[in-house]
Amino acid sequence: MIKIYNTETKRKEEFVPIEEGKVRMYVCGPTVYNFIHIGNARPMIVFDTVRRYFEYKGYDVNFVSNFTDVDDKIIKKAIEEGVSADEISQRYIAECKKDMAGMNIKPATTHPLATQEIDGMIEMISDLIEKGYAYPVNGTVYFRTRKFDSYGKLSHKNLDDLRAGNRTLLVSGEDEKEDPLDFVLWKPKKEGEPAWVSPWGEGRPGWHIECSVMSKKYLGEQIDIHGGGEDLVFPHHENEIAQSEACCGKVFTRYWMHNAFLNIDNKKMSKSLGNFFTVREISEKYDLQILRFFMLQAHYRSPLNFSAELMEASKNSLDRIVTAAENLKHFIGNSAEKEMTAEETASLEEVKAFVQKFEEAMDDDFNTADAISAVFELVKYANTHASADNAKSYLETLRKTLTDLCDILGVIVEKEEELLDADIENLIAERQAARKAKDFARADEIRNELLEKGIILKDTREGVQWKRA
RNA sequence: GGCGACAUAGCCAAGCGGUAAGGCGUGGGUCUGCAACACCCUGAUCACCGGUUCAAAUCCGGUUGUCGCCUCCA
Repeated sequence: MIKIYNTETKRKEEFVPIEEGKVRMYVCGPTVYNFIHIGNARPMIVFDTVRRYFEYKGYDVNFVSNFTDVDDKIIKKAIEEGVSADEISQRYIAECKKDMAGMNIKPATTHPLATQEIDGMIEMISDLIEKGYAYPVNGTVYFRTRKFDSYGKLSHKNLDDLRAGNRTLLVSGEDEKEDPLDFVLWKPKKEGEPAWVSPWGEGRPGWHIECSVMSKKYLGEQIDIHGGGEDLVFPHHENEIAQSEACCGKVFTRYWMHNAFLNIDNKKMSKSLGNFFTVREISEKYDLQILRFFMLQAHYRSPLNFSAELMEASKNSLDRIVTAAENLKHFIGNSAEKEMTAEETASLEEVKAFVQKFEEAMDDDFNTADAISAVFELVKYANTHASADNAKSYLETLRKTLTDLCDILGVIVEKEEELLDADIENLIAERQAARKAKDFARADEIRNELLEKGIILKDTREGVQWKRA
Protein backbone atom coordinates (compact mmCIF):
# COMPACT_ATOMS: atom_id res chain seq x y z
CA MET A 1 0.00 0.00 0.00
CA ILE A 2 1.44 3.30 -1.07
CA LYS A 3 0.83 6.38 1.02
CA ILE A 4 1.09 9.86 -0.42
CA TYR A 5 1.21 13.16 1.40
CA ASN A 6 -1.54 15.24 -0.11
CA THR A 7 -0.97 18.99 0.00
CA GLU A 8 -4.69 19.57 -0.07
CA THR A 9 -5.53 17.54 3.03
CA LYS A 10 -2.13 18.03 4.65
CA ARG A 11 -1.86 14.36 5.51
CA LYS A 12 -0.61 11.09 4.16
CA GLU A 13 -3.33 9.17 2.39
CA GLU A 14 -3.51 5.68 1.03
CA PHE A 15 -3.20 5.73 -2.73
CA VAL A 16 -6.30 4.41 -4.46
CA PRO A 17 -6.24 4.87 -8.22
CA ILE A 18 -9.24 6.08 -10.15
CA GLU A 19 -8.83 3.12 -12.43
CA GLU A 20 -7.53 -0.16 -11.06
CA GLY A 21 -3.88 -0.74 -11.85
CA LYS A 22 -3.42 2.60 -13.55
CA VAL A 23 -1.92 5.89 -12.51
CA ARG A 24 -2.67 9.13 -14.28
CA MET A 25 -0.21 11.79 -13.33
CA TYR A 26 0.57 15.26 -14.51
CA VAL A 27 3.66 17.23 -13.62
CA CYS A 28 4.09 20.88 -14.52
CA GLY A 29 7.10 21.17 -16.76
CA PRO A 30 9.49 24.04 -17.32
CA THR A 31 9.07 27.21 -19.29
CA VAL A 32 11.66 26.82 -22.00
CA TYR A 33 13.48 30.12 -22.31
CA ASN A 34 16.92 28.93 -21.24
CA PHE A 35 18.80 25.87 -20.06
CA ILE A 36 16.99 24.33 -17.12
CA HIS A 37 18.50 25.04 -13.73
CA ILE A 38 19.14 22.56 -10.96
CA GLY A 39 15.98 23.75 -9.22
CA ASN A 40 13.97 22.64 -12.23
CA ALA A 41 15.71 19.32 -11.98
CA ARG A 42 14.36 18.49 -8.54
CA PRO A 43 10.69 17.92 -9.51
CA MET A 44 11.83 16.12 -12.64
CA ILE A 45 13.92 13.72 -10.62
CA VAL A 46 11.40 13.36 -7.81
CA PHE A 47 8.41 12.62 -10.01
CA ASP A 48 10.38 10.40 -12.34
CA THR A 49 11.25 8.36 -9.28
CA VAL A 50 7.61 8.30 -8.19
CA ARG A 51 6.71 7.08 -11.63
CA ARG A 52 9.40 4.40 -11.59
CA TYR A 53 8.21 3.12 -8.25
CA PHE A 54 4.63 2.85 -9.44
CA GLU A 55 5.85 0.96 -12.47
CA TYR A 56 7.93 -1.32 -10.29
CA LYS A 57 4.76 -1.98 -8.31
CA GLY A 58 3.04 -3.04 -11.50
CA TYR A 59 1.03 0.06 -12.29
CA ASP A 60 0.53 1.27 -15.80
CA VAL A 61 1.54 4.92 -15.51
CA ASN A 62 0.33 7.56 -17.89
CA PHE A 63 2.77 10.36 -17.19
CA VAL A 64 2.16 13.73 -18.78
CA SER A 65 4.48 16.69 -18.43
CA ASN A 66 4.21 19.82 -20.50
CA PHE A 67 6.62 22.33 -21.91
CA THR A 68 5.38 25.88 -21.59
CA ASP A 69 6.53 27.26 -24.91
CA VAL A 70 4.74 30.58 -25.00
CA ASP A 71 5.45 33.05 -22.23
CA ASP A 72 6.76 36.54 -21.53
CA LYS A 73 10.25 35.29 -20.81
CA ILE A 74 10.46 33.35 -24.04
CA ILE A 75 9.30 36.37 -26.00
CA LYS A 76 11.79 38.58 -24.22
CA LYS A 77 14.64 36.23 -25.02
CA ALA A 78 13.53 36.02 -28.64
CA ILE A 79 13.56 39.80 -28.99
CA GLU A 80 17.01 39.95 -27.39
CA GLU A 81 18.37 37.48 -29.90
CA GLY A 82 16.37 38.76 -32.79
CA VAL A 83 14.84 35.37 -33.55
CA SER A 84 11.35 33.92 -33.28
CA ALA A 85 9.87 32.79 -30.00
CA ASP A 86 9.38 29.43 -31.61
CA GLU A 87 13.09 29.10 -32.30
CA ILE A 88 13.89 29.81 -28.67
CA SER A 89 11.43 27.31 -27.29
CA GLN A 90 12.39 24.60 -29.77
CA ARG A 91 16.04 25.07 -28.92
CA TYR A 92 15.60 24.83 -25.18
CA ILE A 93 13.20 21.94 -25.35
CA ALA A 94 15.92 20.03 -27.18
CA GLU A 95 18.51 21.08 -24.59
CA CYS A 96 16.19 20.19 -21.74
CA LYS A 97 15.73 16.72 -23.16
CA LYS A 98 19.49 16.26 -23.25
CA ASP A 99 19.75 17.23 -19.60
CA MET A 100 16.89 14.92 -18.72
CA ALA A 101 18.62 12.04 -20.45
CA GLY A 102 21.77 12.78 -18.46
CA MET A 103 19.79 12.60 -15.24
CA ASN A 104 18.22 9.36 -16.43
CA ILE A 105 14.74 10.87 -16.42
CA LYS A 106 12.44 8.84 -18.61
CA PRO A 107 10.58 10.75 -21.31
CA ALA A 108 6.97 11.34 -20.32
CA THR A 109 4.26 9.30 -21.98
CA THR A 110 3.31 12.62 -23.55
CA HIS A 111 5.15 15.95 -23.51
CA PRO A 112 2.49 18.35 -24.78
CA LEU A 113 3.36 21.86 -25.95
CA ALA A 114 1.15 24.76 -25.00
CA THR A 115 1.28 26.22 -28.49
CA GLN A 116 -0.11 23.01 -29.95
CA GLU A 117 -3.15 23.06 -27.70
CA ILE A 118 -4.56 26.52 -28.34
CA ASP A 119 -7.85 25.21 -29.72
CA GLY A 120 -8.52 23.27 -26.56
CA MET A 121 -7.77 26.34 -24.48
CA ILE A 122 -10.14 28.52 -26.46
CA GLU A 123 -12.77 25.84 -26.05
CA MET A 124 -12.32 25.63 -22.29
CA ILE A 125 -12.30 29.39 -21.89
CA SER A 126 -15.50 29.67 -23.93
CA ASP A 127 -17.05 27.00 -21.78
CA LEU A 128 -16.08 28.87 -18.61
CA ILE A 129 -17.59 32.07 -19.97
CA GLU A 130 -20.80 30.24 -20.80
CA LYS A 131 -20.99 28.82 -17.32
CA GLY A 132 -20.46 32.23 -15.79
CA TYR A 133 -17.01 31.52 -14.41
CA ALA A 134 -15.20 33.86 -16.76
CA TYR A 135 -15.73 37.19 -18.50
CA PRO A 136 -14.05 39.05 -21.33
CA VAL A 137 -13.02 42.69 -21.05
CA ASN A 138 -11.35 44.50 -23.93
CA GLY A 139 -9.75 41.39 -25.36
CA THR A 140 -8.71 39.95 -22.03
CA VAL A 141 -10.60 37.10 -20.42
CA TYR A 142 -10.58 36.78 -16.63
CA PHE A 143 -11.61 33.96 -14.36
CA ARG A 144 -14.28 35.04 -11.86
CA THR A 145 -12.59 33.79 -8.70
CA ARG A 146 -15.42 34.68 -6.33
CA LYS A 147 -17.77 32.47 -8.29
CA PHE A 148 -15.74 29.34 -7.53
CA ASP A 149 -16.70 28.50 -3.95
CA SER A 150 -13.80 26.31 -2.97
CA TYR A 151 -11.12 28.66 -4.27
CA GLY A 152 -8.21 28.40 -1.85
CA LYS A 153 -8.80 24.79 -0.82
CA LEU A 154 -5.40 23.63 -1.97
CA SER A 155 -3.27 26.46 -0.61
CA HIS A 156 -5.49 26.88 2.44
CA LYS A 157 -5.92 30.55 1.90
CA ASN A 158 -9.11 32.45 2.23
CA LEU A 159 -10.08 35.09 -0.22
CA ASP A 160 -10.13 37.89 2.32
CA ASP A 161 -6.55 37.26 3.40
CA LEU A 162 -5.51 37.19 -0.19
CA ARG A 163 -7.35 40.38 -0.84
CA ALA A 164 -5.50 42.10 1.99
CA GLY A 165 -2.21 40.86 0.62
CA ASN A 166 -3.06 42.08 -2.81
CA ARG A 167 -3.96 45.60 -1.74
CA THR A 168 -1.02 46.99 -3.66
CA LEU A 169 -2.31 45.42 -6.83
CA LEU A 170 -5.60 47.21 -6.40
CA VAL A 171 -3.84 50.51 -6.13
CA SER A 172 -1.61 49.80 -9.11
CA GLY A 173 -4.86 49.66 -11.02
CA GLU A 174 -6.15 46.63 -12.78
CA ASP A 175 -9.45 48.34 -12.77
CA GLU A 176 -10.95 46.31 -15.56
CA LYS A 177 -11.10 43.26 -13.31
CA GLU A 178 -14.28 42.66 -11.34
CA ASP A 179 -12.17 41.54 -8.43
CA PRO A 180 -8.44 41.90 -7.80
CA LEU A 181 -8.12 38.15 -7.34
CA ASP A 182 -9.44 37.34 -10.78
CA PHE A 183 -6.75 35.91 -12.98
CA VAL A 184 -6.10 35.95 -16.70
CA LEU A 185 -7.24 33.17 -19.02
CA TRP A 186 -6.53 34.96 -22.28
CA LYS A 187 -4.44 38.04 -22.89
CA PRO A 188 -4.61 40.28 -25.95
CA LYS A 189 -1.80 40.49 -28.44
CA LYS A 190 0.90 43.06 -28.07
CA GLU A 191 2.93 44.27 -31.00
CA GLY A 192 5.53 41.74 -32.10
CA GLU A 193 4.25 38.92 -29.95
CA PRO A 194 3.04 35.55 -31.14
CA ALA A 195 -0.74 35.44 -31.21
CA TRP A 196 -3.65 33.24 -32.13
CA VAL A 197 -7.11 34.14 -33.35
CA SER A 198 -9.84 33.79 -30.73
CA PRO A 199 -13.43 34.93 -30.16
CA TRP A 200 -11.98 37.74 -28.01
CA GLY A 201 -9.52 38.93 -30.57
CA GLU A 202 -5.97 37.91 -31.32
CA GLY A 203 -3.94 36.98 -28.30
CA ARG A 204 -2.41 34.18 -26.31
CA PRO A 205 -3.43 32.00 -23.39
CA GLY A 206 -2.66 32.68 -19.75
CA TRP A 207 -0.29 30.29 -18.09
CA HIS A 208 -2.74 28.49 -15.82
CA ILE A 209 -5.21 27.43 -18.49
CA GLU A 210 -2.53 25.46 -20.32
CA CYS A 211 -2.19 22.78 -17.68
CA SER A 212 -5.94 22.40 -17.16
CA VAL A 213 -6.42 21.83 -20.86
CA MET A 214 -3.48 19.54 -21.42
CA SER A 215 -4.18 17.32 -18.44
CA LYS A 216 -7.80 17.02 -19.51
CA LYS A 217 -6.88 16.14 -23.05
CA TYR A 218 -4.25 13.54 -22.26
CA LEU A 219 -5.42 12.17 -18.93
CA GLY A 220 -9.11 12.89 -18.73
CA GLU A 221 -11.22 15.13 -16.50
CA GLN A 222 -9.95 13.51 -13.32
CA ILE A 223 -6.39 12.57 -12.58
CA ASP A 224 -4.74 10.68 -9.76
CA ILE A 225 -1.63 12.69 -9.07
CA HIS A 226 -0.63 16.22 -9.91
CA GLY A 227 2.89 17.23 -9.07
CA GLY A 228 5.13 20.26 -9.14
CA GLY A 229 7.33 22.52 -7.07
CA GLU A 230 5.83 23.91 -3.88
CA ASP A 231 5.86 27.40 -5.28
CA LEU A 232 3.21 26.32 -7.76
CA VAL A 233 0.65 25.62 -5.06
CA PHE A 234 -0.48 29.20 -5.25
CA PRO A 235 -1.59 30.55 -7.54
CA HIS A 236 -0.89 28.10 -10.36
CA HIS A 237 -2.38 24.90 -9.02
CA GLU A 238 -5.14 26.68 -7.17
CA ASN A 239 -6.12 28.23 -10.45
CA GLU A 240 -5.93 24.95 -12.29
CA ILE A 241 -8.39 23.50 -9.81
CA ALA A 242 -10.71 26.45 -10.29
CA GLN A 243 -10.60 26.16 -14.08
CA SER A 244 -10.88 22.40 -14.33
CA GLU A 245 -13.51 21.90 -11.68
CA ALA A 246 -15.61 24.87 -12.81
CA CYS A 247 -15.46 23.45 -16.30
CA CYS A 248 -16.02 19.74 -15.61
CA GLY A 249 -17.86 19.79 -12.32
CA LYS A 250 -15.71 16.99 -10.94
CA VAL A 251 -12.82 16.73 -8.51
CA PHE A 252 -9.80 17.48 -10.69
CA THR A 253 -6.93 15.83 -8.83
CA ARG A 254 -6.97 13.18 -6.11
CA TYR A 255 -3.46 13.63 -4.75
CA TRP A 256 -1.47 16.84 -4.90
CA MET A 257 2.25 16.35 -4.50
CA HIS A 258 4.72 19.19 -4.10
CA ASN A 259 8.46 19.02 -3.79
CA ALA A 260 10.34 21.47 -1.59
CA PHE A 261 12.92 23.81 -3.02
CA LEU A 262 16.53 23.28 -3.78
CA ASN A 263 18.46 26.09 -2.12
CA ILE A 264 21.97 27.38 -2.49
CA ASP A 265 23.58 28.44 0.77
CA ASN A 266 20.18 28.16 2.37
CA LYS A 267 18.79 30.76 0.06
CA LYS A 268 16.44 30.38 -2.78
CA MET A 269 18.32 30.21 -6.02
CA SER A 270 17.96 33.36 -8.07
CA LYS A 271 19.81 35.15 -10.75
CA SER A 272 19.94 38.36 -8.75
CA LEU A 273 21.72 36.62 -5.88
CA GLY A 274 24.19 35.13 -8.32
CA ASN A 275 23.68 31.64 -6.90
CA PHE A 276 22.21 30.22 -10.03
CA PHE A 277 23.31 26.97 -11.65
CA THR A 278 22.07 25.31 -14.77
CA VAL A 279 22.05 21.55 -15.05
CA ARG A 280 24.36 21.96 -18.01
CA GLU A 281 26.95 23.75 -15.87
CA ILE A 282 26.82 21.01 -13.29
CA SER A 283 27.22 18.37 -15.98
CA GLU A 284 30.56 19.87 -16.90
CA LYS A 285 31.92 19.02 -13.47
CA TYR A 286 29.93 15.98 -12.45
CA ASP A 287 28.16 13.02 -13.91
CA LEU A 288 24.48 13.97 -13.69
CA GLN A 289 23.87 10.64 -12.01
CA ILE A 290 25.49 12.22 -9.00
CA LEU A 291 23.07 15.15 -9.12
CA ARG A 292 20.20 12.70 -9.20
CA PHE A 293 21.56 10.64 -6.35
CA PHE A 294 22.25 13.79 -4.35
CA MET A 295 18.65 14.92 -4.65
CA LEU A 296 17.21 11.57 -3.69
CA GLN A 297 19.21 11.50 -0.47
CA ALA A 298 16.74 13.92 1.04
CA HIS A 299 13.00 13.52 1.29
CA TYR A 300 11.27 15.37 -1.52
CA ARG A 301 9.25 17.51 0.88
CA SER A 302 12.32 18.76 2.74
CA PRO A 303 14.25 21.77 1.55
CA LEU A 304 17.59 20.69 0.18
CA ASN A 305 20.77 22.69 0.14
CA PHE A 306 23.15 22.48 -2.76
CA SER A 307 26.91 22.94 -2.65
CA ALA A 308 30.03 21.60 -4.31
CA GLU A 309 31.01 19.99 -1.02
CA LEU A 310 27.74 18.05 -0.87
CA MET A 311 28.16 16.97 -4.46
CA GLU A 312 31.59 15.59 -3.61
CA ALA A 313 30.12 13.67 -0.69
CA SER A 314 27.38 12.32 -2.95
CA LYS A 315 29.93 11.30 -5.53
CA ASN A 316 31.77 9.24 -2.93
CA SER A 317 28.55 7.71 -1.67
CA LEU A 318 27.42 6.72 -5.13
CA ASP A 319 30.85 5.29 -5.86
CA ARG A 320 30.42 2.94 -2.96
CA ILE A 321 27.29 1.49 -4.53
CA VAL A 322 28.76 1.37 -8.02
CA THR A 323 31.90 -0.34 -6.73
CA ALA A 324 29.85 -3.00 -4.99
CA ALA A 325 27.96 -3.70 -8.21
CA GLU A 326 31.22 -3.87 -10.16
CA ASN A 327 32.74 -6.21 -7.65
CA LEU A 328 29.78 -8.52 -7.95
CA LYS A 329 30.10 -8.46 -11.70
CA HIS A 330 33.75 -9.29 -11.41
CA PHE A 331 33.03 -12.17 -9.07
CA ILE A 332 30.37 -13.49 -11.41
CA GLY A 333 32.91 -13.55 -14.20
CA ASN A 334 35.18 -15.69 -12.07
CA SER A 335 32.59 -17.90 -10.41
CA ALA A 336 31.53 -21.41 -11.20
CA GLU A 337 28.09 -22.60 -12.22
CA LYS A 338 27.11 -24.82 -9.36
CA GLU A 339 24.26 -25.52 -7.01
CA MET A 340 23.71 -22.95 -4.33
CA THR A 341 24.67 -24.13 -0.89
CA ALA A 342 22.18 -24.10 1.94
CA GLU A 343 24.07 -21.16 3.32
CA GLU A 344 23.72 -19.22 0.11
CA THR A 345 20.02 -19.94 -0.04
CA ALA A 346 19.64 -18.69 3.51
CA SER A 347 21.68 -15.65 2.61
CA LEU A 348 19.31 -14.70 -0.17
CA GLU A 349 16.48 -14.90 2.33
CA GLU A 350 18.26 -12.32 4.44
CA VAL A 351 18.67 -10.13 1.41
CA LYS A 352 14.90 -10.00 1.03
CA ALA A 353 14.77 -7.98 4.23
CA PHE A 354 16.65 -5.15 2.52
CA VAL A 355 14.23 -5.17 -0.38
CA GLN A 356 11.38 -5.10 2.06
CA LYS A 357 12.87 -2.16 3.92
CA PHE A 358 13.33 -0.39 0.62
CA GLU A 359 9.72 -0.93 -0.37
CA GLU A 360 8.39 0.10 3.01
CA ALA A 361 10.31 3.34 2.75
CA MET A 362 9.04 4.02 -0.75
CA ASP A 363 5.49 3.07 0.21
CA ASP A 364 5.67 5.71 2.90
CA ASP A 365 5.35 8.78 0.71
CA PHE A 366 8.38 7.94 -1.39
CA ASN A 367 10.96 8.21 1.35
CA THR A 368 13.95 7.88 -0.94
CA ALA A 369 16.39 8.83 1.81
CA ASP A 370 15.33 5.83 3.85
CA ALA A 371 15.18 3.65 0.76
CA ILE A 372 18.77 4.54 -0.02
CA SER A 373 19.82 3.47 3.45
CA ALA A 374 18.39 0.04 2.61
CA VAL A 375 20.50 0.02 -0.54
CA PHE A 376 23.60 0.73 1.51
CA GLU A 377 22.74 -2.06 3.89
CA LEU A 378 22.48 -4.36 0.87
CA VAL A 379 25.84 -3.08 -0.35
CA LYS A 380 27.48 -3.86 2.93
CA TYR A 381 25.89 -7.27 2.95
CA ALA A 382 27.14 -7.99 -0.54
CA ASN A 383 30.61 -6.74 0.34
CA THR A 384 30.80 -9.18 3.21
CA HIS A 385 28.89 -12.14 1.76
CA ALA A 386 30.16 -12.49 -1.77
CA SER A 387 33.30 -13.71 -3.45
CA ALA A 388 34.25 -15.56 -6.61
CA ASP A 389 33.89 -18.77 -4.61
CA ASN A 390 30.13 -18.40 -4.49
CA ALA A 391 27.77 -20.06 -6.93
CA LYS A 392 27.21 -17.96 -10.02
CA SER A 393 23.44 -17.97 -9.56
CA TYR A 394 23.82 -16.70 -6.00
CA LEU A 395 26.00 -13.82 -7.12
CA GLU A 396 23.70 -13.01 -10.00
CA THR A 397 20.70 -12.81 -7.70
CA LEU A 398 22.60 -10.53 -5.38
CA ARG A 399 23.63 -8.29 -8.21
CA LYS A 400 20.20 -8.20 -9.78
CA THR A 401 18.65 -7.24 -6.45
CA LEU A 402 21.05 -4.35 -6.16
CA THR A 403 20.64 -3.11 -9.72
CA ASP A 404 16.86 -3.44 -9.56
CA LEU A 405 16.64 -1.26 -6.48
CA CYS A 406 18.95 1.29 -8.02
CA ASP A 407 16.90 1.25 -11.17
CA ILE A 408 13.80 2.26 -9.22
CA LEU A 409 15.73 5.28 -8.06
CA GLY A 410 16.87 5.87 -11.61
CA VAL A 411 20.46 5.47 -10.54
CA ILE A 412 22.57 3.64 -13.06
CA VAL A 413 24.98 1.35 -11.36
CA GLU A 414 25.91 -0.88 -14.26
CA LYS A 415 28.58 0.55 -16.44
CA GLU A 416 28.06 -0.29 -20.04
CA GLU A 417 30.43 -2.85 -21.41
CA GLU A 418 33.36 -0.89 -22.65
CA LEU A 419 35.90 -2.30 -25.04
CA LEU A 420 39.49 -2.09 -24.06
CA ASP A 421 41.76 -0.55 -26.58
CA ALA A 422 44.37 -3.06 -27.62
CA ASP A 423 46.97 -0.64 -26.27
CA ILE A 424 45.43 -0.55 -22.85
CA GLU A 425 45.12 -4.29 -22.78
CA ASN A 426 48.75 -4.63 -23.64
CA LEU A 427 49.75 -2.17 -20.97
CA ILE A 428 47.84 -4.09 -18.34
CA ALA A 429 49.49 -7.31 -19.48
CA GLU A 430 52.89 -5.67 -19.40
CA ARG A 431 52.27 -4.38 -15.92
CA GLN A 432 51.26 -7.81 -14.74
CA ALA A 433 54.50 -9.17 -16.12
CA ALA A 434 56.47 -6.42 -14.39
CA ARG A 435 54.71 -7.14 -11.14
CA LYS A 436 55.51 -10.80 -11.45
CA ALA A 437 59.16 -9.87 -11.96
CA LYS A 438 58.83 -7.55 -8.95
CA ASP A 439 59.65 -4.58 -11.13
CA PHE A 440 57.24 -2.37 -9.21
CA ALA A 441 58.70 0.84 -10.55
CA ARG A 442 57.66 -0.15 -14.04
CA ALA A 443 54.33 -1.46 -12.77
CA ASP A 444 53.53 1.86 -11.11
CA GLU A 445 54.66 3.74 -14.15
CA ILE A 446 52.17 1.86 -16.28
CA ARG A 447 49.43 2.34 -13.74
CA ASN A 448 50.03 6.09 -13.69
CA GLU A 449 50.08 6.18 -17.43
CA LEU A 450 46.69 4.51 -17.54
CA LEU A 451 45.41 6.79 -14.81
CA GLU A 452 46.22 9.76 -16.97
CA LYS A 453 44.09 8.21 -19.66
CA GLY A 454 41.27 7.90 -17.18
CA ILE A 455 41.67 4.21 -16.48
CA ILE A 456 41.77 3.21 -12.84
CA LEU A 457 43.25 -0.17 -12.02
CA LYS A 458 42.47 -2.29 -9.05
CA ASP A 459 44.42 -5.41 -8.15
CA THR A 460 42.38 -8.17 -6.63
CA ARG A 461 42.88 -11.81 -5.85
CA GLU A 462 41.00 -12.69 -9.02
CA GLY A 463 43.03 -10.47 -11.29
CA VAL A 464 43.08 -6.85 -12.38
CA GLN A 465 39.90 -4.83 -12.41
CA TRP A 466 39.70 -1.53 -14.14
CA LYS A 467 37.23 1.26 -14.58
CA ARG A 468 37.02 4.64 -16.18
CA ALA A 469 37.34 7.58 -13.79
C1' G B 1 0.38 42.39 7.56
C1' G B 2 -1.80 37.19 6.37
C1' C B 3 -0.50 31.89 5.79
C1' G B 4 3.01 27.95 6.32
C1' A B 5 7.54 24.89 6.91
C1' C B 6 11.82 23.59 9.38
C1' A B 7 15.67 23.24 13.72
C1' U B 8 18.78 15.49 14.90
C1' A B 9 26.64 14.06 15.46
C1' G B 10 32.23 17.91 11.74
C1' C B 11 28.80 17.70 7.16
C1' C B 12 24.32 15.50 4.73
C1' A B 13 20.07 12.94 6.42
C1' A B 14 16.05 9.06 8.17
C1' G B 15 13.15 8.32 12.43
C1' C B 16 7.41 11.30 14.28
C1' G B 17 5.29 8.07 21.64
C1' G B 18 8.98 3.07 23.88
C1' U B 19 14.63 4.57 24.92
C1' A B 20 18.90 7.61 18.14
C1' A B 21 18.91 4.20 10.42
C1' G B 22 22.21 5.20 6.51
C1' G B 23 26.03 8.00 3.89
C1' C B 24 30.29 11.45 3.62
C1' G B 25 34.37 13.06 6.46
C1' U B 26 38.01 12.29 10.75
C1' G B 27 41.18 9.07 13.67
C1' G B 28 42.97 3.92 14.68
C1' G B 29 43.47 -1.07 12.76
C1' U B 30 43.14 -5.58 9.10
C1' C B 31 44.00 -6.95 3.99
C1' U B 32 47.63 -5.47 -0.07
C1' G B 33 54.62 -4.87 -2.83
C1' C B 34 52.42 0.16 -2.80
C1' A B 35 47.82 2.34 -4.09
C1' A B 36 42.70 1.52 -4.67
C1' C B 37 38.53 -1.40 -3.04
C1' A B 38 36.70 -3.84 1.13
C1' C B 39 36.28 -5.07 6.32
C1' C B 40 36.59 -3.92 11.81
C1' C B 41 36.71 -0.05 15.50
C1' U B 42 35.78 5.40 16.34
C1' G B 43 30.82 9.74 17.02
C1' A B 44 24.88 12.78 19.07
C1' U B 45 20.17 12.42 24.06
C1' C B 46 17.82 15.15 19.07
C1' A B 47 17.74 24.53 19.25
C1' C B 48 16.01 26.34 24.25
C1' C B 49 12.13 26.56 28.30
C1' G B 50 7.76 24.49 30.37
C1' G B 51 3.76 20.80 30.15
C1' U B 52 1.07 15.90 29.05
C1' U B 53 2.58 10.57 29.75
C1' C B 54 4.78 4.80 33.18
C1' A B 55 7.62 6.47 28.77
C1' A B 56 8.98 12.22 24.11
C1' A B 57 13.76 13.69 19.29
C1' U B 58 8.72 12.15 18.48
C1' C B 59 2.31 15.13 21.48
C1' C B 60 0.86 20.36 23.55
C1' G B 61 2.29 25.59 24.82
C1' G B 62 6.02 29.29 24.70
C1' U B 63 11.02 31.36 23.26
C1' U B 64 14.90 31.86 19.76
C1' G B 65 16.69 31.05 14.88
C1' U B 66 16.32 29.85 9.59
C1' C B 67 13.43 29.51 5.27
C1' G B 68 9.18 29.73 2.01
C1' C B 69 4.29 31.37 -0.08
C1' C B 70 0.91 35.65 -0.62
C1' U B 71 3.97 38.80 -7.66
C1' C B 72 6.95 35.43 -12.90
C1' C B 73 9.34 31.28 -10.60
C1' A B 74 10.40 24.03 -9.84
